[in-house]
This record gives sequence, C-alpha cells and structure tokens, in this order.
Amino acid sequence: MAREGFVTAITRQSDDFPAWYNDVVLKAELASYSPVRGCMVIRPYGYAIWESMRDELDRHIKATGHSNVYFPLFVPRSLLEKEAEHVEGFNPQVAWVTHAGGKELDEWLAIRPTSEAIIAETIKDWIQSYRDLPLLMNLWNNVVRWELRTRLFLRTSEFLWQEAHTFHATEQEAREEVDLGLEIYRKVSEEWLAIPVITGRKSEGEKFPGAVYTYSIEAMMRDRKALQAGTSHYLGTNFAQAAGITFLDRDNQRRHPHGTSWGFSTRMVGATIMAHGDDSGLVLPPKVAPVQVVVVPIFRSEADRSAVADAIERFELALRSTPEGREVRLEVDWREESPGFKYNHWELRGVPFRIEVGPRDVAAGQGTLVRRVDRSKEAVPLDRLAAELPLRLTGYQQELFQRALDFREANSHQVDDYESFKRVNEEQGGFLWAHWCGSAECEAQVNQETGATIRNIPFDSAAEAGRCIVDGRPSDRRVVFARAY
RNA sequence: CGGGGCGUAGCGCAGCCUGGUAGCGCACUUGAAUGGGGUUCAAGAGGUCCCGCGUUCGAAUCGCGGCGCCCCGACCA
Repeated sequence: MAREGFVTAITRQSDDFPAWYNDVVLKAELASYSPVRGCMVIRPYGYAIWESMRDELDRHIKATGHSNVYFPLFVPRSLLEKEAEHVEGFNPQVAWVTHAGGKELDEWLAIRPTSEAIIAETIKDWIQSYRDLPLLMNLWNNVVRWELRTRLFLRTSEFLWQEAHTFHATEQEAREEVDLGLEIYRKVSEEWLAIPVITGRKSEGEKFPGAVYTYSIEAMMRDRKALQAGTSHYLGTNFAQAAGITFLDRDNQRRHPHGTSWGFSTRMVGATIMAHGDDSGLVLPPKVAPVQVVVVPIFRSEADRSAVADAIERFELALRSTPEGREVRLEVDWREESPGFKYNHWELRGVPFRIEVGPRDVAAGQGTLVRRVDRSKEAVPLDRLAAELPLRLTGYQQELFQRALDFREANSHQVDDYESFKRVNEEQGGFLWAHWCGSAECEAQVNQETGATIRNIPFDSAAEAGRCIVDGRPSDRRVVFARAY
C-alpha cells in the first residue's frame, strides 16, 4: 500500500484507535508506564510538549492578574468533608494517608484530588473586607484521583495541572471570572494547540461536585469521540460557607465571597496527540512542537559530507540573522543512521518540517522541504527558506487548526428524532446536535442506550424551538451529544 | 468486585503437553561497507525462567499455595 516505506511500527488508526494512541505515546517516547499502577512517567519529549502549553497558559493566567501560589499536597479529612456535595463526588477517588511516623494518624490525610477545601479553610483569615477582594490565585501542582481504568495522559491516577482559585465580592464578578477562565482555555486550545473547541455549560449531572455550574471546552478527536479539555466552575458561596469565610461589604453587611475554580491538565497532551495525529504518528502544531524543523543531511563521500555541512551551516546562519528566525526550534540530525531511518524517526515524533540536504540539493543551492502533515515535497533555495521558515510555520499552525475544524464540521450532525440519533451515533459517530428537554432522566436514558453523553450546552447554540429527542418535551436550543473519553 | 488471559534478556515471543546444555526476532556494543523512505554483513554482551513450598537423581517444564500485570462490565480533568 501507500504506507509502504513509511512509519510502520504503529497500529493504524483505522485498525484500532486506542492501540494506535498507545503505540504513539510509547514509541514517540512521550511517556512510559511506571512501577506504580495507574501512574505514568513523562519523558523528555512529552514533558517538553507539556511545558510549552503550560508556559503559554501561565502567561495568560498572569496577564489577567492571577498570582501563582502553593498549597499542601495533604488535605485533612475534616476539611475535605466540609462541603457535602464535594465529599460525595470525590470520595471514591480519594487516596488516604493513614499512617506516618510509624503510627496511625489521628486524622487521616487525603492526597489532594483538588484543592478547593484546603484553600477555603486557609484563606478565611486573609479576607476581612471587600478591599481584600478579589483574591486571584493559581496553583501548578499534581493531584491524585484513584482511577479504575487508566490511560496514558488521558486518565492517570496522578496528573499534573493548573488549578485557579478565586474569590469575589459579588456573584456578577465571579461569573465573569468563570467566563475568563474558560476563554483562556479556548485560546490556548485553539491558538496554541490548534484544537477547535466547543464552549458551553455542563449538564447538572456532569458538573463539578460542589459547583453551582460548570463550563467546559469540548474537542473532537480523530476517532470522532469527544474529549473534555478544560473546565471552569462557579462555586457560588458553597465552599465559603462551608469554611466560614466572610467579609464586611461596603454597606457594612457581612457576606460570603463567591468562588470560582478552573483547571487544565496534562490530559491536553493526549488531546493534542489525538486531535492531529495520523498513521505515521504525531502531527504537532509548531507552537508546541519541541522541534519545529529537522534537517537531515544526506551524503556518501567525505567530500559530499563537508559540502552538505557547509550548506547547512550557511543556512543556519541566515536563519539566525532575523529575530523570527532565531526563535525557530531547529535540529540537525547528524546521527549515524540512514536517511530513511531519520525520516521515520521524526515523522513519528510529529516534527512539522523536515529539510533534506544532499549533494543534489547543494549543487542547486536548495533544500528539500517536506511537510509532516501531508508529506508534500518542495525544493526551496536555502537563502529564501531561511527567510520564509517562520512564516511557513505560522501558516502550518493555521492549517492544522483549519484541518481539525473541517474534520469536526464534517463529523457533526443535526438529528431530530431518537431513531436517527441512534443510527447516526452508531454508524458515523461524531458530534450530534439534538434537542433535549433538560431532564436528568432523558440524559441518563440516552447515555445508557447509546453510550453518548451530553458534552455541553454550547453558548453559540442558536435559539431554536424543538422537541426533546427522548420524551418530546419542548426545547429551545440544541445540545451536543457524543461518545467521550 | 464478577468473567477471560498472561508472567522466560530492555521490548515482543517460542520452549512447558512428553522433566535432562535456556532459545528466536527487535533493540544494545564493536568493526567494516552502506547512505535521497526504518541498509547489510561479521563478531559480541545481556537471564534469581514472578515468588515460596513440594515431587524427582534432576524442574522454566509436574503439583500445591501466594504475588503481580493486562483485557472486558459499574466512576472520572
């Protein structure tokens, strides 16, 4: 087949998507299994991808006035249990420290599944007046949620993330903060990871334990399944009440502050893999690619070798002569391996551009530029390439976004009755835009009978009179259903 | 927790039924040639055969017990 000669060490997406995903993660050396069940080791190449999105997110978080802080890994049992819905929601997933210092602890310590409880307890002394608000904090840390079935990056018992926690004097201001958190996630997903997302509100059944409401961004993977990529919660005064946080407002009234929290995790590395990857492995957007351009020298004789080396050196000098060019993450692969081996190696790792420089190229003063996403080849003069490379990377980034968007649109369907819902869901999958009356019963029935869940109630779902696909009751807008990770 | 499968070199496996020198492929090391889609040849290194007890002259192999992992069904960033 056409695949012959190209990367063959991984399962094809069409044969078995989960196996493909696993192969890519392991063989591209993003991560490996650890001695601890359900946990993972993030390897240098995978961690570099995480760092890229982490740093971008951190810039957004700081630019909007939040400060990074740190809170302990351990949460005393009594604190975790203060907010009723919160305990109930997290209880099955909490790992406990019961012994320390050689004896059983008087009070068990939870390994944080998230930090709302300990933060609320801690900051109650920090807030006395409306002048102390808003309090805008962010934590970069690890959390533990005991999982029954784990998958590298997508669901591990321990994962890395960012959790923002804020407190506000008014409900209005807190709601705006929830919007802000979600907007940051949308931007990072779409503009940095090139993953188009649907922003919307989670149904009651799917919201965060302890929240008044939860917003999410939802993305489509290349197997047409959905992935929740980030969530932002309005907590109301739930945690403030549970911890007894109050402040004196302008009108001399004592009030509970309104809280928010929002989180974005290493799961997004998995999203990036599954949103863009193909049968040859990773396809990385330039913004997150640890290596954006790889140069593969090709030579036989020593004379060829030095001519090729000279050409590459001149090209690098030209590239580094401009500010944009200096930013390009470029690697020249001089390893003692065959060119074909290197092509496969870097394609598996998703490097956007490859430049082949061999004797024929040197003679013509050019490099052969090969794009990862479509393997298109083009001979480009090396001096021109140096000037153009930054622009081409930008264009490539946009192409990947557009490609993902087109894919999502091609796999989104409007369905108006339950029979066609089941049929489309079964035969084609993807996102199903359908009317829903808003009841938890209908939501649960669809989930049980079709495996699909309501991903969210999109903000940009136009007002449209319709009838719930399950019980026919009136609905004023469509929601997005899909099978999800 | 219920059902199925598996533990032998870094990885993937054969050997076990029928007990007798622990093997194959990939990866790794060294050398030479090769080099425009995973290059070839040669030489080499690498093992508590998951653990324990038992049977036996002798156990990776047979018996008993234990441990661990993976897949499938109820929760989740």
